[in-house]
Amino acid sequence: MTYDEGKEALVQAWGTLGSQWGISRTMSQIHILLLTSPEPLTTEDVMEQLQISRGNANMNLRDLIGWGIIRKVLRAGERKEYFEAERDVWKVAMQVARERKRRELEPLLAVLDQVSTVEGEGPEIARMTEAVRDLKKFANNADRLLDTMIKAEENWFWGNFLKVLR
Amino acid sequence: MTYDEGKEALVQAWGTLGSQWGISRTMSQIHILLLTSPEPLTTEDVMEQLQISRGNANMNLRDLIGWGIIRKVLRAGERKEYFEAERDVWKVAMQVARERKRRELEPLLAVLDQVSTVEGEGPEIARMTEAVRDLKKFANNADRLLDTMIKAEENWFWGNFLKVLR
DNA sequence: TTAAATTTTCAAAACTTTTTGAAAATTTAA
DNA sequence: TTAAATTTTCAAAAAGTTTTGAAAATTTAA
Repeated sequence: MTYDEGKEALVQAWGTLGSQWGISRTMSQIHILLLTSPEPLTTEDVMEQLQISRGNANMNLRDLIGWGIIRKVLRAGERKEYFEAERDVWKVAMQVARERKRRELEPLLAVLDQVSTVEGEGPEIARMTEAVRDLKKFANNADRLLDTMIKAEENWFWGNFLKVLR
Repeated sequence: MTYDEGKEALVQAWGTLGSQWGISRTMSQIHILLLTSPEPLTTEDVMEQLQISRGNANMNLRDLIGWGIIRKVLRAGERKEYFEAERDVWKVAMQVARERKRRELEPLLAVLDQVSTVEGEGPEIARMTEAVRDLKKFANNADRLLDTMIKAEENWFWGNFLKVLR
């Protein structure tokens, strides 16, 4: 396999994986492009390498910054903005976990709290209440587990335990 | 909040959450409908409650069975098929993890192995090789961590540790 | 068998998401 | 200032995904 074939395969595979997890194909592809680039890239570079429009490149680069997994790099004497990816895969995973928790888990918990105020009798209500209680328990545990992992770097036990995994 | 409002809110919230994770809205909605139903439901019930077509209901029920998170229930003397959801939320999560691992992590690892055979010199190849090595390390760890959790029930340490989370 | 009940299939339609590209806005060098 | 370079916006178009609904296939009761 040549370098170009390898790069193409990575961009494809990462784009596919992303879209299966609700991240747009292009966003994932820009991410792996930056992750495997030895130098920061400009919007133009990204447009050219992925053959996408300026608007698309710009929008997805901004979104990636919003997720906190790439950053702008300013170069002295250069007008253009360069972008580079966070290289620590563990940090990227934790950053994504943190964002998804905030954007998804927290709204879900709010709905579950709302729904648990339903009152009344009968098997329908009993079953719904039970299901909501279980989902809340699970969501709260996931929430806490994520917090623990996110804070692992500041935490001796988990910090050392998780080092094994990195 | 009334029972009907609660049910509606749950169906909406679960559908939205699912679609953010690459699971179709309808599939998630059928899942929560079965999860909160005191009795198994037929295809007709699902069609009526979610106001969807027969084809749609049938296809998504089959997919949910494929994910291993709902099952057919046959009732003596009844011709129709009934469906019920797995009630243990932890089991559902592990089942989804197992399937996603098989469907996504394993293909990704295959691509990474392929790409790591790229040879040559220069900063591009060096960076790509490095990135691929890190991704492999991460994917393998995620793979093993999932295996550990999936097997938690057969494993004393994790079994006891994880009981706290359930 | 036959035929009624039920489930499955799949091409076309509806809907959703992503992308384009050109115009507007912003930034900075001179 | 002015104007060139660069980034951002956004309506329309393209692409992708999901849904419909009617026909075909399958199952089972009689």
